[in-house]
Amino acid sequence: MARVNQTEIAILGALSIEPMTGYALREGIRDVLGHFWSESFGQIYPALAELERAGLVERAQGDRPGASVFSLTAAGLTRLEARLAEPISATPPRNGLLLRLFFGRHLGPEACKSLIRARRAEAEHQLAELAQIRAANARVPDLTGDRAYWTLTILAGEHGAQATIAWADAALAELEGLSPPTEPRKDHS
Amino acid sequence: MARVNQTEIAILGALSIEPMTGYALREGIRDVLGHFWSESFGQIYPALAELERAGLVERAQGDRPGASVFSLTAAGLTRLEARLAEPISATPPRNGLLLRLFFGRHLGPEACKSLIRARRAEAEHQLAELAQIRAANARVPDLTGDRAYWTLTILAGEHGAQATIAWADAALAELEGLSPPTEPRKDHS
DNA sequence: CCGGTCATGTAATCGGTTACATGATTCG
DNA sequence: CGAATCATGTAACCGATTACATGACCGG
Repeated sequence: MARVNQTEIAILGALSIEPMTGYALREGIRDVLGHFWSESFGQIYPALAELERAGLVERAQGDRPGASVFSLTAAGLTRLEARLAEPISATPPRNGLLLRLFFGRHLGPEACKSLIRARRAEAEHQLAELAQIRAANARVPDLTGDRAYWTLTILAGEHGAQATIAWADAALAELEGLSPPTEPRKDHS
Repeated sequence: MARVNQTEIAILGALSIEPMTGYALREGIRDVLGHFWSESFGQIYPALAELERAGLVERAQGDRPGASVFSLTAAGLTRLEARLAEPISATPPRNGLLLRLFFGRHLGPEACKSLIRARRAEAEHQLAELAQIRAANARVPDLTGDRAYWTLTILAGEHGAQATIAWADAALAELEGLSPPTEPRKDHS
């Protein structure tokens, strides 16, 4: 897996858009970067504490008692630029659906088809969500000059989801030929 | 991340095709499942030892001294079928390229374009590799009835790679408009 | 004989999730 | 007032990678 701490990039990047609390950071990452990134609280809070110690972010009192609003320091911005320029560490692939389909003979064609249909529905749902994100992206004023870059990630999600749908249809067609499972399941007359 | 040990599924599945050593297991997973799965030695050997203890695989003397050939037991096959039927645990998304592009304003359009071009070239290379795999899949006799299922995973890889290429072209076009970086880099004339 | 491949395994480490503990605030 | 939301953090655990240690065998 990624040798480098990419959580840092996500946090510094998010704070480069606007200062926020750890909680809001997680919400934002889930809602905005959700289709290509994720972070859990268990990562965010320790990471924020460490970034603060390193002087890359600053903690300010928030509205509510106990709430801290974090913002990027000048050093933090420099660090973000450096981290973004690092080579991308590719995550080793781990696709649970394809693993099951590869050994699909032991599942039978019908079970495989329903896995594929579920994946197709998921992609359809993703597409609908991306349309929402796309609309939101077009709506807000582009104060920071980020919009074009955000569009790239939306495009990626859309292309991926469309490819998944096309694949699912081709895969279902491919399985049409296989009526009787190689190993008939639960058919001990 | 996946709560369940999916390494077990990969190992049991591979051994359901033919018995082999831990080393061959890793080679096979890299070469055959490479475009959607990966395992390292540090996972495989401990996992094999545990599967042996649980009576799901059997160890036999291999050709060379010190080499063990593992094969699936009846209990192992039953376990494989059960594991395959489990719900798929989705891996939380973590796409390093999209993360960088989302914060691409800090990188500038040119750096982003070259990241995208690199990804495009990678997808093109993947497509070539998949053609090899597809040819190999068509060549070997389909003794076990696995071929149709294997085709599904190849199809998935091809659709994904093609989508990546199409996205890359759209993304490059999208970035064409942005000539001057929002933050001009190294241009302190 | 030497380097590459086949082969097995362990130790250190890490990135990340989950669950838990805690408490203030807001809203119906 | 009670439930949902906002908010911060810690501890346990685990899946996984990397690096290391070891050694036999094969081909040139």
